Parts: sequence; structure tokens; C-alpha cells
Amino acid sequence: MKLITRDTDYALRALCFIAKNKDKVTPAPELVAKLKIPRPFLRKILQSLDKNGLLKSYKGKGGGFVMTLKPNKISILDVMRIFQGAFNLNECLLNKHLCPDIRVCILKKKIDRIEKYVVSELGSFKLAYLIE
Amino acid sequence: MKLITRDTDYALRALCFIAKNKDKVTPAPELVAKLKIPRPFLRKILQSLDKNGLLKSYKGKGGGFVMTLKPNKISILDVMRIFQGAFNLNECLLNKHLCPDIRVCILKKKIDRIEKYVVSELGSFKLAYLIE
DNA sequence: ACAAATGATACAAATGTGGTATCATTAAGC
DNA sequence: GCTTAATGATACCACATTTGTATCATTTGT
Ligand code: FES
Ligand code: FES
Repeated sequence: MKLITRDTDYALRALCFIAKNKDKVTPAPELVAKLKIPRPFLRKILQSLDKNGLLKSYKGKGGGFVMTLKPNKISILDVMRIFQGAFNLNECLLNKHLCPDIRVCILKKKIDRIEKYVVSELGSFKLAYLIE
Repeated sequence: MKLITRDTDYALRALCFIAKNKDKVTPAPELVAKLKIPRPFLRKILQSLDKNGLLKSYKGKGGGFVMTLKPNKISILDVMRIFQGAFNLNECLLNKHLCPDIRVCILKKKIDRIEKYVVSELGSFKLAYLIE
């Protein structure tokens, strides 16, 4: 089980790099060179970050990406949610046929508590901590 | 993200049922009927539980499965480990190329703490709690 | 006009999950 | 011993997800 997937990891690294560049526009090719992320894959990731409002993009020559928020306003969880969907360790609710069983519900409460802990820990871990 | 996969869930349900039968031998067909788990899939799961020492199997007519341990000696984590492998939220160690980066290491520490918490919570949650 | 960048989108390989099918082996009970 | 009801072992398969790749259109600074 992975907690953080590859695209989230790439996204974090890209965000860190772009954040260090401050107001300077960072073009994707620079990220590819420095971070060794496969180019088309990175492009897709950057587009996602743009659509989700974490980056602002500039098209055309001299274009690229800049941060829209301060790094201390972005949490690991914010990035995870973009690439891995809403945090939901308890998928049991979906499979209706599993639910008549009480035992799963006791377990469900346990898992809910675990989930709350994880969400709170990752939600308070800001991108800024990864830069300094 | 799921914390518990389908086979682990099926395994937990099967174990609960078998545990309730105490020393009585429970044949797979009975489990199929009562728990509505696809037959060949359940068979595979029961074989895993047998190989990992949580169940003892009796072959031949009148055969089936019985528990080898008291339900308060088996944790959710024990079952998860059989079907989902060792708990390892931090897969980063494997991908060597990610590691020169300090930021991941700080994050890694955070994830390690999260993992310890999850392992401790699930390791102390015993099968017995699901039965009563 | 040209070059350098992003936008959009479709495709593809590798892996993981959930499930199926088959045949051999064992043991109880007549 | 024969039948029957059970497990053991193993190989296969369909689908979804992950991790990418490829292509072409569009925008913009010089
Ligand atoms: S919520 Fe699924 S069993 Fe209770
Ligand atoms: S352990 Fe992978 S970056 Fe530190």
C-alpha cells in the first residue's frame, strides 16, 4: 500500500521547484531537466495543478508556471486530493452488500478514526516545510 | 484508497463465522451459502488462511476448517498482512531515484509516524471484537 | 513569420484486483 | 472397496488503475 502515488510525488517536487523560483516563471522544460520526470507525464501533472488552481500558467514563448499561493497555504493533502481523489479509507459504504454485517460497522468506526488522524496530519503538513 | 481490500474483508467475515462455530468443523459450502462470497474465490482465501496458520483444514467428507487460535489472539493487521502484504506506506525507499531529495525525507518521517499509528491501531484491534 | 511555450486529448504498456476453472487428493460411511 | 463430499494445487482470465507516451492545435514574445 502506498500512501502517496507517483503523480502526487512528482507534483510535490514540481511545486517545490516552482515555489523556489518565486515570481519567476518556470517553464516545463526546466522542470524536466532538473527533476528528471518524464516530459509528457510532467506536462499532464502541471495541467492538473493549473486546473485545480495551484498553479497559474502562461502560454507562448517565455511562458511557464508560477505559484498562485504561498507554500505555507498548500498542504500535502491538497495535492493528494487532486491526484488520488478524496481521502476515503472506508470504501465499504459503496458495496452495499457488505453492510448488513455489524462487525464491519465496528471496524468502520475504527477506520474512520484512523482516517481522521491521517487527514489531520497530512492536512497540517505544508509544502513550505519541504522547501526552507 | 482502500485500507482493507476485498479478500481481507472476505477473510475477516469467514474467520468470524468459523470462530462462532467454535470446535465444530465448518465446510466451505456452508460459508458460501451464508456469506455470499463467490465460491472459488473463497476457497482460495481459505487456503491462504490455512497456509498462514490461522485455520486448520480437514480434508475428505465431513471436512472443513476450524480456528487454530482464539479470536482475541488474531488482529485485523494479522489478516491484512496475509492478503495485502507487509504494511508499508512509504514505498519511496524502493525508488532510489527519488531519494536524493531532502524534502521527501522530511515527508518520509511524517509518513513513518502515520504508519506506526495505523499499525498500532489495527494490530490491537482483535477479531474477537467483531464477534461477541 | 518564427520559435517557444502550453492546451487538449487519445493511446498504450504494466501492474494489481477480483474472480473462474480444472483436476488431483483425501477421508467418512455404507 | 466404492462412492461421495470435502480440500489442495495451480493455471487462467477480465477488468480497472497506474504510469506513462504521442500528437496536434493554440497562444505569445521577438
Ligand atoms: S458500513 Fe459497511 S458494514 Fe457497516
Ligand atoms: S527516503 Fe526517499 S527521498 Fe528520502
